[in-house]
Amino acid sequence: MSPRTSKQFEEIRRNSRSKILDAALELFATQGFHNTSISQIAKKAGVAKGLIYNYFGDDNMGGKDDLIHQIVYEKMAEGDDFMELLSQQADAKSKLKLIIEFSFDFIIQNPHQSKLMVGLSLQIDQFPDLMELVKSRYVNTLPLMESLLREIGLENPREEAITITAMLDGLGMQYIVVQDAMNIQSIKSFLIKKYCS
Amino acid sequence: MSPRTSKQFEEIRRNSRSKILDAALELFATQGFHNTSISQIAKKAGVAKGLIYNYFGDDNMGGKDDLIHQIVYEKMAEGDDFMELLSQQADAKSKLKLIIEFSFDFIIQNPHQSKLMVGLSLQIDQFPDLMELVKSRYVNTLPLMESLLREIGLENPREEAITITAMLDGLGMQYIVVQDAMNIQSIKSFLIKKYCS
Amino acid sequence: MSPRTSKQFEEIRRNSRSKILDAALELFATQGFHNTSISQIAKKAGVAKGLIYNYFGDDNMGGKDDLIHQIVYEKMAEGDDFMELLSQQADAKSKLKLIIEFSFDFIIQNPHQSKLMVGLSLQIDQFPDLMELVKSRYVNTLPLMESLLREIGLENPREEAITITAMLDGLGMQYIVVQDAMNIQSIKSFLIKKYCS
Amino acid sequence: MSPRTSKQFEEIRRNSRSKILDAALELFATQGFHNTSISQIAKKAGVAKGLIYNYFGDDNMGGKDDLIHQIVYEKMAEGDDFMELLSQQADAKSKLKLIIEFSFDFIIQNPHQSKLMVGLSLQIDQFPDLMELVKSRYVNTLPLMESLLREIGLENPREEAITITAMLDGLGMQYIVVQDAMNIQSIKSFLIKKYCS
DNA sequence: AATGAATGAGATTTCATTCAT
DNA sequence: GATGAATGAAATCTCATTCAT
Repeated sequence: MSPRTSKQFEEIRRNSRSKILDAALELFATQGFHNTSISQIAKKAGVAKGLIYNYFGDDNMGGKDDLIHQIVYEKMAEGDDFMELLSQQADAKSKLKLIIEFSFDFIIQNPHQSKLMVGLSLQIDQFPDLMELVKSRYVNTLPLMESLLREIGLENPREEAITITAMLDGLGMQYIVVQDAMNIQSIKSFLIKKYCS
Repeated sequence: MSPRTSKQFEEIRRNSRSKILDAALELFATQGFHNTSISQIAKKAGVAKGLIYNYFGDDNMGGKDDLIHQIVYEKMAEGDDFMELLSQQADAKSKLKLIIEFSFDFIIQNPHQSKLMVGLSLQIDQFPDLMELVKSRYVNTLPLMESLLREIGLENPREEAITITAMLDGLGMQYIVVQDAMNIQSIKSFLIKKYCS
Repeated sequence: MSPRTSKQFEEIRRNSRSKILDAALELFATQGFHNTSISQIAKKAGVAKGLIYNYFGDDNMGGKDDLIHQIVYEKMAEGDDFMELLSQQADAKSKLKLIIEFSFDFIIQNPHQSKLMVGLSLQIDQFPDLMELVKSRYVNTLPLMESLLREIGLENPREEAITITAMLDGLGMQYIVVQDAMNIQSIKSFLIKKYCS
Repeated sequence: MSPRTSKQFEEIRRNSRSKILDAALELFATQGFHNTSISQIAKKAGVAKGLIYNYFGDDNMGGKDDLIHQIVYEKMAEGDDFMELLSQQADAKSKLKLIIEFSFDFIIQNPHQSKLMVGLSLQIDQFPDLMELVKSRYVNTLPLMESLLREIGLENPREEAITITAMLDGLGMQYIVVQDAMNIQSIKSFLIKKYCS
């Protein structure tokens, strides 16, 4: 019975933390942040309520608030990989194709996370820290899209960029809401054909 | 003196009920349903907490649940006027123009209501009665849009209908979220020129 | 359209007051005092809530408390008629017979009032004014019963008086509780035969 | 340190639950169910209000309703021991003696519980689950009493059974109400002498 | 690191009572 | 004499958070 090594402890910690984050993400997304209790998260994660406060919450922020922040920052970081990938594409059409594909695939593969982000966007006043993240995403994406469309040769690149971006958002939202009622793959193909060929 | 006439009482009731509904709509929209308390609503409406339970809530439904239902059903009914107006338009392009204009104008003039509806759509499982309303709106709008686009002569009317609908939704959402950051009128003009001329 | 005479007003008052008292008696008896709301009473009486406060309640006592007091004092007074009648009986056996009959008949004819009195007796600490009434009834009845039984020639008139009184109370309570499950008339006959012949 | 063992938790739970039940029993009995607040119970039990909802109340039943049910079912079960004891008595007179003694002793030793049961009996419509319990007690006791009295040789065992049962109930009620005003021990002796010798 | 009993602030809800008409 | 909308204190109940082990 030797004491656990610090590596083992680290492993245990990562595991518990991850279980809690996953449970919270799903519940926040499906039920809403304010309608999800710590008890529910603990139950779904299979841990005791108290443990959540071992991992989340500090002097400035309660456990629940910290949870949603950690979820957002952790998950948002994944977006960076995409930017990396995007910069490797040679021409505008390939880049646009990648953006469209990524928009669809991300939502299909991460429905909870997508739903949560949309939900949070709507109530952004209550999570001021998140405001910056969301606005910056909007502000960064738009010029990129605009320059791609200009390269491709569209007539009103500024307005087209706005509407295409909105369309992708709108499709995502519809998928989130009615999901089973739409054939998302066929729409994806349609858009790629329309804009990237 | 003699008691008030029933007409007087009715007037008083309509007035109070309306104050409460308006306050609730704004708070639900800006703060979210589960994050808004009856106390807050009462304070904003300028009435006592208890009065809200004179008007909302019954055996099956708490005061808050009843409030959101009444808001949705009451406000949704207003959509019917639009359908009436739409049927009076002569040709497909006029109809499409009206749809686009209405989409924009409604959101601009009723930002709270729009925001609330989007928020509710995202958590539709918790308000099963509302599910029907939202899905029916989606299911009804799409075929109409498709037939208009076919009349106009677009090549893939089905897919175009889906994407245009999504685009309008997406623009609405962006307006709701970043509002001041976009010139919505110029987008509106752009879309009308693009699709209706 | 001459103004109403004071006699007419008096009549109207008596009528409204009576409707309220009757409704309150029934509801207090069946649901309990603390579990009955003024709204329920008003509804059952067919009057507006506010009217109850025209008739009941003063500086010392809220409307609800006054209601129960008035009910008790008003209804208790009816017992006096019985005492009058009792004093007219010639011999002990006739008197005893009358007591037994009255015990049964009163409960059968006034189940609500009986139920209410038993219920109040159990929580007498909360209605101190009523304590006196109940205790005095108990204290007065017992010696009377004892002297009757002594006259008749029973061996332990004191103990028999207590047990017979208790028996009548107990039968009343059983009738109140299980009502349909007992043949009260046959018990009544049995007791009269046993003690008065 | 390491968390408590489940045995320790169980012990803690039993203890807290018991404190709450005892406090509630006493308050319900002395003040009435609807006139006793959760706050009062918590204060008397020496626990926080919220804790009561850890132990009582579920989806179908509020905390207070669950409390009264648990009290009744838990305390009623104690009656079974008596039935066991009764079956061990050899002859009818011994059994009858035991019943009479138990009736008195139970009330003397458990005045709160007795009072509560009588009070609940009177408002049985509001606690439908308890109806069965009370009726079954009445229905079971009567035939037993009847057969004992027949064995002893009384002439109208059916009617005597009803009246004796009622008498015991009535005495119990009188003891509950006026308590100090009666010498209950002497009545008990009187009855045993009268019926069991 | 982990447990879950306990707390208490704050939410929802009820209802006796008041008051303008 | 009568009405019922309005109030607010107090009840019921929820849940984020703490803490002893």
